[in-house]
Amino acid sequence: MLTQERRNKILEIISEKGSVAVGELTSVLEASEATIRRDLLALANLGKINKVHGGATLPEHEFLNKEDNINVKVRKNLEQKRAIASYAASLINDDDYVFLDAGSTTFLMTEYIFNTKAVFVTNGIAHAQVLAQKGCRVFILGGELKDTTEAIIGIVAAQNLQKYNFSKAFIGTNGITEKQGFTTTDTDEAMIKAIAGEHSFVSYVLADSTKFGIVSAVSFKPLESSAIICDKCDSEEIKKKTIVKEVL
Amino acid sequence: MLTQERRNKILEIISEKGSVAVGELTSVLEASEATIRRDLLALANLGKINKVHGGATLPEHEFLNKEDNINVKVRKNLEQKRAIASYAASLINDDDYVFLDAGSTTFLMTEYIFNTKAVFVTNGIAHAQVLAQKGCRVFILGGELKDTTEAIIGIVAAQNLQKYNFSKAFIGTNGITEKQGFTTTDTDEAMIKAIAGEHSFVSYVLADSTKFGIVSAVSFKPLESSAIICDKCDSEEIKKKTIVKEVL
DNA sequence: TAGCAATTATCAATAATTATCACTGTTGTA
DNA sequence: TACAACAGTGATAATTATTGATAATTGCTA
Repeated sequence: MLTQERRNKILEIISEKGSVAVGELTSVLEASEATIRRDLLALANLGKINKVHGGATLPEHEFLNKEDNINVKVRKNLEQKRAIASYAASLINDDDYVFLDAGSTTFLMTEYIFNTKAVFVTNGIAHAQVLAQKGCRVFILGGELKDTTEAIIGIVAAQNLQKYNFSKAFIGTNGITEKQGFTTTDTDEAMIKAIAGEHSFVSYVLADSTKFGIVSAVSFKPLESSAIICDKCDSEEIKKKTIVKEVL
Repeated sequence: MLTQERRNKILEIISEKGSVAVGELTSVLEASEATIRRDLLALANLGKINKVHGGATLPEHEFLNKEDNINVKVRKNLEQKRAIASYAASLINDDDYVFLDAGSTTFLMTEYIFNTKAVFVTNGIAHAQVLAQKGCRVFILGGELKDTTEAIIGIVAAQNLQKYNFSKAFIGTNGITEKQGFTTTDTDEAMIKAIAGEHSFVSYVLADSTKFGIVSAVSFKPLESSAIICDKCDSEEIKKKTIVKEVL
């Protein structure tokens, strides 16, 4: 039997039964233990199986759950972000219809939201999960889940978003400058942020101080269209153009 | 029996019964007390169980995240579900536009889906995350995330679903009988399942053999409208009425 | 507190794994 | 053809992991 053939059979057997012992494979495939072991090693290195003492099992996908992913980003400038998130969360009232953007700072807001009757719409999966767990009414924006499994973006999401009208929108950003306004890395993301802003009575952009002076690829909003919630803002020009709330 | 296999069975037993005694496990799994104790210790260290004097219980997680939740359900009738899921996944071709229902058996399908060009729409968050991680194109159905943070259901989800037309839909069920057809516990869920079926060229209902003869609160589909993929089906009447694929 | 069951700690036996080495058959080259 | 280089295989011995049994300790219940 060809090596490849044998390895395919091993995969097949593991798929069907979920796990298999080395001894079982030697007798079914009529190969020596050494050969089977070598096969298992090769398959395990390719990530196709999970090698365990005595045999092999299906690989358990590490589901990175969303929070782990996000937590990495959250750690940067944590203190500032906490202050920003906490203040932003305090703006939410029971009668609000809130858009909550995907992203790490807005995610921190979910820690400061309790017992509210407000209704949330979000394109962040982690955001939705946490809020739902806290008993909030949460709607997830429909649309495409891109390779990063954190945010729902794209055309379909944009269309869905058009249907909503929010009283408040909380939006993240990558950069803020006087000229280019609010910018982000990706057109799909920008589209969502722009539409959310347009469809909200008030919109707040959350930004720690490192975001000022940075220009990312795509502008999604002119400066004057949103209030900014930040830890501190050194630019008098920006302060002249729009409302800036400094929380530190 | 593989160590891992034995530990999975322990988890299965605990999630079904809520707790278990050491002595019970030694006789069911035919292992010595020492081995069982070592297993319990290992599982407790992973936080999968709560070790108590005399045995073990379900851990009181404050938050079980989605995957844990689903994994508990997945463990029941695992072997049958695997066979069902594996067969169902094999039906997906590159040119398919697939609806994947939320639920534990359909979730297992994601383990058997590789390198496909098929496009998926799902109302299960975990399902979407895993498929996206595998590089599939995945759309999440927009709508309300109910207290269980696992599935997107409700009116908005139903409306969104209306827009799609699938080539294949894979749907879970709580019960199957000749008279009431396919039934589930909740009207919101039933609505999604019904619409998905109507908007798909072919629909498959996935059910392990324990579902036959069970009637849940809400019918979402007559028997003859779907093919059934199951481990085995003893009812000749059901087989007369619709296509039944027995995978074991 | 006594009595009993359950737990932990330890050790020997067993099973599985790894690391080598020798054998086979294939390929390319002189 | 003869030969070397090589990949794949099987066998063996040394190492390591897992297991079951036992004794010592701990925790429960009356």
